[in-house]
Amino acid sequence: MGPRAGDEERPTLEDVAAFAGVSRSTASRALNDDAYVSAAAREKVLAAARDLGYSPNQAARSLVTRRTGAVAVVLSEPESRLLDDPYRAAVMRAGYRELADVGRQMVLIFSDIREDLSRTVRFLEGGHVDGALVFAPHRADPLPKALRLLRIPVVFGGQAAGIRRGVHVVDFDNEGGARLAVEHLVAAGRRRIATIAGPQDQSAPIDRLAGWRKTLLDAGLDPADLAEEADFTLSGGATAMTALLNRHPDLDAVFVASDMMAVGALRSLDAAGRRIPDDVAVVSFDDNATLAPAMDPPLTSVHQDPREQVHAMVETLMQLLDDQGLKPRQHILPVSLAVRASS
Amino acid sequence: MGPRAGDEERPTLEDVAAFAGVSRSTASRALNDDAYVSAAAREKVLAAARDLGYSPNQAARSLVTRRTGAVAVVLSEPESRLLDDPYRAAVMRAGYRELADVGRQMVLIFSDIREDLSRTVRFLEGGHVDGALVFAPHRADPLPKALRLLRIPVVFGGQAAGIRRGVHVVDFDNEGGARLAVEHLVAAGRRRIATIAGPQDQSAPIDRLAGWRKTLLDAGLDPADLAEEADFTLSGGATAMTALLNRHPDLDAVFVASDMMAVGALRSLDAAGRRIPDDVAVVSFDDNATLAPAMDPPLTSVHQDPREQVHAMVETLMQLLDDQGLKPRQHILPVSLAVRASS
DNA sequence: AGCCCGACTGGGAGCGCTCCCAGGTGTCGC
DNA sequence: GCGACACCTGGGAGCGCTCCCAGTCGGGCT
Repeated sequence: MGPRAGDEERPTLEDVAAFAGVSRSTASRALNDDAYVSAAAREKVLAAARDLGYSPNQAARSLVTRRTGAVAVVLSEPESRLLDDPYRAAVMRAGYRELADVGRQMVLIFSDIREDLSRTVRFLEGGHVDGALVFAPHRADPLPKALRLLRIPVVFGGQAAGIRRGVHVVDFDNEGGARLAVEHLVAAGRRRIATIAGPQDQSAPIDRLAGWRKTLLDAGLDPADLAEEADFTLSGGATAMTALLNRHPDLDAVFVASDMMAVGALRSLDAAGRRIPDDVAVVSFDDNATLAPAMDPPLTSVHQDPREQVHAMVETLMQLLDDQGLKPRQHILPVSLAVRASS
Repeated sequence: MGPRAGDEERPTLEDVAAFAGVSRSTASRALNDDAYVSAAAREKVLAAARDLGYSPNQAARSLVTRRTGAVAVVLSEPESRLLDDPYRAAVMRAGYRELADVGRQMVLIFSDIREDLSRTVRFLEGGHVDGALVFAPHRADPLPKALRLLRIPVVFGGQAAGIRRGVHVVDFDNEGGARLAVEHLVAAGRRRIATIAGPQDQSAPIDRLAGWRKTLLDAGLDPADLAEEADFTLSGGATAMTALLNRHPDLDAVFVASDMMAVGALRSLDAAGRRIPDDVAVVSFDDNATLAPAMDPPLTSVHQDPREQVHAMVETLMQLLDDQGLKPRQHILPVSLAVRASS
């Protein structure tokens, strides 16, 4: 094929060394600021690298170090959800930032359920990345089980489908958050406290529903028939709220398992002529920074910070990277209640 | 440091070859389904690879092939914008899909303006990726200029800040889209057609504003004082709409430069007691799949498909990858008007 | 019979880097 | 005065792969 035009001969470490008048080893040491390089040599090498426009070949480097400097962030969720899920968007941002802070590059992977997961596994196996942060909220998702066999460290964000031991997990206290929300409503004198639950094929919504139920029972209230399941979307929330109002026109509060669904619930309540919080108090979950405070009225919401979760996950992964023997643990992050005008 | 626990000795090609009883070369040929391998040998190698759980070391491979199989998607935008910009979310999805379709891995890079762009450049230089798709809508963004010097092929999505030649660009026909929108309003008999423009430090909104202005002039209408600039957010759109209504209570149509701003405009119009489309017709831009049809009334919007744009960008990049000599060109994608009840 | 050519195989070289080891200096302590 | 030891340097080996080249073999042609 012959030498291509535009192939501009990338300088190698050897070139830099020759230009600086030192050996390859010394050049390498200078660039990786190793000890045992004289100031003069370091200076010359750095200047040479700058002049030649040198940048190290990562493939060569990681071939010998067995480190790529990259970490995968795997989002396993059906197409539709990701596009308008602000929490996932925040996770991507946070992942990028937190990994950059520890000098790692994020490689985003979308792994839909209906898709072949073998490609994802093959990629993670292929030595492209040093480790993976995995978000796979669906219980039926085969991904987590497949990833257990991986030769790279994996940290899960949220419970890993069906697997309770032997994996590293950083999750929020979903049940505790629901408890906070409901206790807040009980303390405010509410007695008919309904809930709009999220999809019950995912761990987080299951735990939130359980927290709602237990707290009601603890307070001597009856949860029977006061729960409606929806799909985390705005319209799903609206539909569920309407159904609840039809069944229980006397309800005086609702705990909604996500901000987005709460927006829908607000619309239904509004359409039904209910005043918030006078007639019906609303508390939601997520406390999305752009959504919750912007509503009318602003939403009281259980606060969970994606950045905090990702930070803990990165921290765990970094530990794993230099100590394979680390014991798997479930790291449960506390949540708090951001009280606003809706309750 | 000694051999680590859990270091499980990844099998190499050599191991597979030995296991299969052939040479390294033959094993390599079988796995890369090269010609000139006997069916028997291929069979044995494939079986061996399966049994040993072999997966090729990408670093070693790309060291010699000088290909990584990865492509960067660079999003250069301030933090806040990305979180709730549905168009960007769609771009990420589309990027992942389109690249996967050509057997490439997407590496997402967020490159904020205020951040050091040197890290981004260093990464792209470092041989981590074979090429880059860059979205840098801000005219003042220094990134595009920095990327020109890169030794890897780059394709821009939307006009590249200040650079008009020597770069590959895939853009939508923003001015043409605005023209479509305004002509539609004119044809419907509207005469006081205002606009809510996007930030005028970006190419796309500039072109949309220009299209609005020119079309009005062509129709013999006066654009003076009928434009208001906003920041692409919902609340920005609402504020701008209110300002326009105050200045021109008699306006009978508005062309809004994005769906999100149109949602805000709808609220302001509603609050001001204007009926849509009876009193004021609304046409927006983007035709976001989840937003535009879901509004009340559903929004007439200029349709642009992120997937189409990304597809064209990937196509161009692939051509670039096996033919460096390809002439830079501006690829302008047509847009259409999705007419709905708001106009 | 000789020969050529296509099908297939194995070994060597080398991609660009890091790490190890052998060596060369200078400084200190006994 | 000479080992001990820090500081610094250069060369060799080798990471795991692909590619090139020199082979071997068998069948069809002259």
